[in-house]
Amino acid sequence: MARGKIQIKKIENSTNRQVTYSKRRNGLFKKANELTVLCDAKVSIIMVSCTEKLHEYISPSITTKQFFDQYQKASGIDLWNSHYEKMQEELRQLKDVNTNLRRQIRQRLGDCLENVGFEELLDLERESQEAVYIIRERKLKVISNKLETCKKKVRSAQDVYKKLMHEFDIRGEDPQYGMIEDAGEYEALYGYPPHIAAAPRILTLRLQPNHPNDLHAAASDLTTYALLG
Amino acid sequence: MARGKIQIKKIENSTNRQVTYSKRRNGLFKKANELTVLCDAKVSIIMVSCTEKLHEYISPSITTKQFFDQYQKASGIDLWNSHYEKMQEELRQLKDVNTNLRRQIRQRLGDCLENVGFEELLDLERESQEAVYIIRERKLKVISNKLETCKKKVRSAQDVYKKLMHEFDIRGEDPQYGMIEDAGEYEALYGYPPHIAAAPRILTLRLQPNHPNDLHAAASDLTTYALLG
DNA sequence: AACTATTTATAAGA
DNA sequence: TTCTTATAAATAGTT
Repeated sequence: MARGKIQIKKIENSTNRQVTYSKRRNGLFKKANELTVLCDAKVSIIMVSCTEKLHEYISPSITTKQFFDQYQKASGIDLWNSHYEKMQEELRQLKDVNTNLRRQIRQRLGDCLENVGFEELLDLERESQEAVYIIRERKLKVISNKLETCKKKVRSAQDVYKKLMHEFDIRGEDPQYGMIEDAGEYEALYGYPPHIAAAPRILTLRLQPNHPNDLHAAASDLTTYALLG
Repeated sequence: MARGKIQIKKIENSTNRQVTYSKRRNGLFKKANELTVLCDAKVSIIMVSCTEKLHEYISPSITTKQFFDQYQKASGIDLWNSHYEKMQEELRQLKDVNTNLRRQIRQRLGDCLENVGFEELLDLERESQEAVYIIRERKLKVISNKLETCKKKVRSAQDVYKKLMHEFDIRGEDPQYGMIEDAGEYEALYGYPPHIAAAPRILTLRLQPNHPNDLHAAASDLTTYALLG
């Protein structure tokens, strides 16, 4: 556009092309900036040279990302597809694995055995039977542990009871005084104030773990113990 | 730039601003296009006017989407984060579920029972035991089905054998002729040429399903049959 | 990178 | 919006 008109077609001389690219890029960015200021607009320019070098102009007060979000919103084109196709594939595979695992579990529960081969049936049976033995063993272990704990608690309770009775004998009067003094410890141990817990028959009958949530476990525990005993 | 120099600052008259926006936008796009052609470059321009209208220029031979992908690749900026954070969360959850399912399976195999509560242990034991019964039942069903199939095959083989013997008696000479005639049907049925299959003792001994893969199943099958018989 | 002749873009007006 | 046109700005080719 100076010193002679040029044809708008690819510049064959690569040095020349590179120079022109640089000059015109600056020109373009300058114009873009003027437009931004004059018209209060937002402009994003991204350029890739034939040597794959990337240059960009972006209006101040906006990020390229915001720009793309805005573009996407306005155009309705989902630009990110290529990017999350991989993730969707991964999701699909995970879901498959999931379905498979669920099926396995159902088979181990005796469901969905229609299409299971004979060999697999044999494996399933053997594994399940072995599992029953192992689980049973584990159960007995847990029971014996709980039993041990209970025994300890009983012994401890008996000790406290004896100690109290002893104190009671020594003071010989106003029993409430001594009991209130130890109330904190008592309640922490059994969840009952001492005038209830201290009665030995009630104490042993109501003996139970501290956690309310564990009520069932304790019940089963004792039930099983009763059966075993 | 003509009929008087202007200051590069926001044009306050909105009509004027709109006109300038339009004119300069065209100019910018024209320049961008020239650059594209002259320098064999790729250019993307996206503009948002102060009235939130969107305009874009994109070099021919490339889509905006491709452009963004390329931009992202070259800039190393992950523009899609906001978009796929949700997916990543979903992925994470699926993986968790997966881990859980695997743990369940291991527990049903008797592994990892250390942190299983007593109630759960009882459930596991009961379910596994029930599963064993169901699987065993299913196994017997499969066995009886296979048995039935075997019996049918034996009967069918015996029929063919009788028919052959009958034909053999009628012809009374050159037995090879008649047998070769029926070879195709024979091999299809038993996988052995008639001169082997036709010998009744060998036939019954070697009787087995057509699928080579089923050898094991058949073996177990027959073993079980022997045990049951 | 700087110069400059010339082309191109465009501000203001119609 | 488009056209016109005087003038500012951009830039091709040169140094």
